[in-house]
Amino acid sequence: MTESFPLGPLFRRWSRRLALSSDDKNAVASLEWTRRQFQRDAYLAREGEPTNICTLLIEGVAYRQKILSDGSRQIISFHIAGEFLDLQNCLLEVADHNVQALTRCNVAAVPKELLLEVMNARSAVGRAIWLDSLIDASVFREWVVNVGRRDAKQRIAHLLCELASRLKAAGLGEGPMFDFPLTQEHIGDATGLTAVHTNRTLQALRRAGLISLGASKLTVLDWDSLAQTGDFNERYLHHSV
Amino acid sequence: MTESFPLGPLFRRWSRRLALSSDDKNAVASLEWTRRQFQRDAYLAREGEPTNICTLLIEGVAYRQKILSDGSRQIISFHIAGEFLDLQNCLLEVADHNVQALTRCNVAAVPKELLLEVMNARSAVGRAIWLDSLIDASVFREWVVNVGRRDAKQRIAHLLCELASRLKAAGLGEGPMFDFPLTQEHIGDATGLTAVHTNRTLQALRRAGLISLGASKLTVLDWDSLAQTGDFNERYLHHSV
DNA sequence: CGTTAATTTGAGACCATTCAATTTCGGTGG
DNA sequence: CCACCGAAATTGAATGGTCTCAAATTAACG
Repeated sequence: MTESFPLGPLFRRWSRRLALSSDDKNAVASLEWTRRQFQRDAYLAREGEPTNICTLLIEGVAYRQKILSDGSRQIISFHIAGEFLDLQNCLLEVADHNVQALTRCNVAAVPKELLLEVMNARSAVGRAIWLDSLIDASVFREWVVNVGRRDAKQRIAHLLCELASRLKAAGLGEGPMFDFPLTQEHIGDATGLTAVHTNRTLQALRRAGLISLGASKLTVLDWDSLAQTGDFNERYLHHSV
Repeated sequence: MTESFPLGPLFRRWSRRLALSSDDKNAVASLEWTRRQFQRDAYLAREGEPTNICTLLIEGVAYRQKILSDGSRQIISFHIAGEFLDLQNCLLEVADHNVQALTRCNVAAVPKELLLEVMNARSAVGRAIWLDSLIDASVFREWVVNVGRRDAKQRIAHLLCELASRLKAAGLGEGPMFDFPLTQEHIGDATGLTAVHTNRTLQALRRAGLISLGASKLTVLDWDSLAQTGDFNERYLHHSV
């Protein structure tokens, strides 16, 4: 299914927010996409490298991160099927962060010049792609707030709410239960905490009956309490426009 | 001067990164810009409000922030003359954060639809504006890293490096000395620290001979040491493409 | 020159880190 | 199917960076 029409998740996501004609979709679909596979933990892009292509995630989970001079890592965002991993490549010549596969990843890449051409030729596509990058930025802003002003329990609750909300919007997951391949170290690196403290905080969330997490499955047992704990308001995700 | 040609700083900034024809500039300059003044601390935009216009900062310093449910504030970015404050308004219907004047601000606003039209009609303008929003996002990413993985001294050193670097690129400041209207509370809210700890950390930076700060003036006394202290690498600012 | 904002100082409490060591889990080969 | 392995999760105790809450001092402004 994803093999026969790998752009499905992208078009479904776009159509939630704006209207695209079939000509628009065809223009995107007929680009020269190059398919590639990446193993778990593999780097899809590295900071400092020149940018040539834009990458769409077809299957799997990936994340963006920066490594500091002392070796510590900060994760900047997580991405699921149907999302671009590096739209900024279109206009920036050098990558300013790393992109890494969290699970095995299946991607489709296109030369950035070709994507720019389609954006130019079909303004609806141009808007869809700009919108994607604007929503990325909105999520970054919320993450600044999350790591800047929330304590450990709030940060993790907020992150779990975001991921659950996005997975649900993408049609993934069954009810309150989601595939959840992140390790506690990923969660810690995304929230600015250590893996140890992440572990203790997750236990507190479990004890409070808010979530069940394990075996690569996340279940949100009490959405309202989890959202309240994490001070979560999904406005910044701009699920509809 | 800014009164006679208020778009000067914008065009100078754009021309550092890409080439715009005079037709491109004229198209932007002949938009129906509405000039407004805001007093210190005034809100230019509020989270939750519908978006109608895009705002260009002509003079002064402004910042974006979010207020949490417990009343604490996280500053998300600072902006100087020649920068847009809310480009995301073009495609997002509801503001997801607040914009506030740090000093008295002089702005020029334009209906978002008109800006979108120019972007569509003149692809170079479209790219300049998309590029602006992509660099905004790059700065947000770096701020996630800053508040997520650096300690107090590093965070503040990094913030001061960023501001000094951007002010210098904009042609503001004389050598290592810059107008610096931020209070310690602003610095704390931008770095995820309390004003008290910001104060103590600034004293440490002064004692170490890295900066001189006071009377609304920042002087970077030892750029290399300050940059090293803050783990600062200006790549993410994308000063040239 | 008075009044408010901003900065500075002190001491105690707390949240998160550090550094190990241990246990559990998921996958692999015998 | 069980033994084994490395990765991930868990636990403990001590340390430390940052916060909290005041109060005092200094600077900015009309």
